[in-house]
Amino acid sequence: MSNPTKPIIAFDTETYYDKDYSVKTMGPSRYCRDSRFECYMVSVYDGESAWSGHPKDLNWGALSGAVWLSHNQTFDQTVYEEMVKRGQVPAIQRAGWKDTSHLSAYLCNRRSLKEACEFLLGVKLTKDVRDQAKGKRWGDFTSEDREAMLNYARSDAVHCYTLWAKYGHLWPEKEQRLSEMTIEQGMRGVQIDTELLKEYIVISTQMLQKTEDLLPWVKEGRPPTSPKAMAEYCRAADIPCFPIKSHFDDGEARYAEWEQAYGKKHPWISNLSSWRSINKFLDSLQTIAERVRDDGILPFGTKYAGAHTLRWAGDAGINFQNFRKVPLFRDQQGLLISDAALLKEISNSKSLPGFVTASLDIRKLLIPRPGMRMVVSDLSQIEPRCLAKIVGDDLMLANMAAGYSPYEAAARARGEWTSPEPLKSGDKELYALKKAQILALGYGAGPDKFELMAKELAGLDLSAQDPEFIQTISETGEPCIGSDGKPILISGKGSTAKRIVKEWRDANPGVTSLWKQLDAALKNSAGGTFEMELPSGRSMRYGQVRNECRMVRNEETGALERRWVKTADIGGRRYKLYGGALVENLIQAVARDVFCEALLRIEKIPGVHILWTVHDEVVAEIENGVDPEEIDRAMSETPPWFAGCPVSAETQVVSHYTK
DNA sequence: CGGGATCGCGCC
DNA sequence: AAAGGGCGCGATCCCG
Repeated sequence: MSNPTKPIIAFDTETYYDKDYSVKTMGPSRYCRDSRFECYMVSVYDGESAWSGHPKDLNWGALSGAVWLSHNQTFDQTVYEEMVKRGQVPAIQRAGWKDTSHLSAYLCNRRSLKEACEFLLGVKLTKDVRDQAKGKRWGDFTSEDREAMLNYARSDAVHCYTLWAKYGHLWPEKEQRLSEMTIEQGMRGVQIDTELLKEYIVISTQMLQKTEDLLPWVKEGRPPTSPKAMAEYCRAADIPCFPIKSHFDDGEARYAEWEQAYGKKHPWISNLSSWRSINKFLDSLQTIAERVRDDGILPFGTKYAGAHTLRWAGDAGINFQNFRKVPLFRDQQGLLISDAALLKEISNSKSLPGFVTASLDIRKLLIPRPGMRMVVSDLSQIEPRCLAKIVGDDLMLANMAAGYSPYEAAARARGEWTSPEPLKSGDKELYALKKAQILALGYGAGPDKFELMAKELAGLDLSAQDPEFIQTISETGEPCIGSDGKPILISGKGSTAKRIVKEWRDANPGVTSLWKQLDAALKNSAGGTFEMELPSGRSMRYGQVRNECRMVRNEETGALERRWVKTADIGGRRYKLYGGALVENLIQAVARDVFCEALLRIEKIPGVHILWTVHDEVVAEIENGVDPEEIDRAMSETPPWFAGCPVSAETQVVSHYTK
């Protein structure tokens, strides 16, 4: 906990909102700058007495020098600063400001005050009073409404305070700092190239319109992506209905196949996907345009501990963690280029080919402030490095410590590559194979999934079957021997992937035994909580573990079968879990903790301002005279609690966000 | 009219 | 027995 001698005060605000004017759609900054903005109530609680009322009536001096607490600090701080700016309330010195929604997210993966209070305090809250305030200004409240609202606001402040009083000591100082940094980053914002933004909006609006004109059902007044309309058009054209991507592991491939087969004759098929991509793109642009301030700064938010691994997540309308990497390219007809061969040609050529009439790169909009430089630095293959350390794969670790990437380290550890030449240039195919294995197989993927991931991650086509594998299925030509002592014969479709998966599992007993170990430990936790302690010292918890019997349809026979599965509660929702998934959670969480240590170091470098983060990537702007190498060094350091895990980073100075 | 569920599209 | 996982948001449909 921060200095206990300092007074602690919970601080909550209530503001006007309605259907068209809300924080949810506008984000706190834009919401508070609006002419409709009105904060008609604040509530405070200092552990002894609670007060609520109009901000003009609060004894603000009493809050001076205290540590303030809010549940969703960014909102309350933005409201408070807006009132100061408007001269409605005085500027008060504080000893700190803590966000109890972050505390709760850290402790139990619950963010809202309602869920936090229910889980941590055993108190059921109702937001009825708040919901009734929709569309009402202070003058519109009846005296009864006002009384209810005052009570409601006081109780929120009390709950916020109680969360801190009971649980604040369980939130490590470092995590509190990370929470604070997250809020600072979002409120400080990023510079936007507003001229380019305008240009992009014009072009993508035209592209969307042109694309929409080619969706025949839109003329009939149907929505552009109406699944019902699409199905009707398939039926009328006498072609099979489109496959639903999420219904199959290879749904993406099935859809591509369907589009390939019928897209030529029915142009609306590819225009539909184009419409979705352009629409999403344009929506991001419009959100940026609505929220950017007159000085060209865009405030934004990211969620501290947004995932149960405690990784950050996107927040509030514009997600800084999923800006598309490949630009949208426009063709001579003014439509989106979606043909795979053309896209490949574009990416392979140094300058834009003549058939491209516009290139829209959303990342180009995010630029450093005047006089600053932007730096992008990311941890190199952090998850496989963490996995090797966790399972104690000393050979891998030694090779990585010698400077090899995990992909090359794995090849060298098995003696598959011994030349002094780098694997990446020396044997492209082996490099791709090792990359696919490292990225895909650590968390339990089977052959079918591996075949898909190998294609996606390393461009490997494993669909061809090699009759050799029937007889000689190991690298040495020896048949692999199963647990029953008999050779394992592999043949038929998917034989290549099957062989590779098996070989990898045989060569990585540390990983497979960790799957089994965690799977067994989870099973043994049935009826209680399963907990994994992480090297950094924190724990991941899975509540109310159960072994459940579920009826599952057999893919091949179509018959319903009983399957025992293990499930547990994460943040109030039930998930199916198994060894591979737990290892994945574990490694993702460990990698996040490694990244956090780097962030805390970077943040201390004078003249460096972290802008935002994307899981293993930090985007910062640096003042004149700062050496970007300092950021690279801060990123490449192994945390003291993870000695022996070689950490490496890649850092570049850029004129706009890119990767 | 709003919430829930589902699907698609982005990212690591 | 086998099984990669983690996010957010817009569009649509359905239901109360």
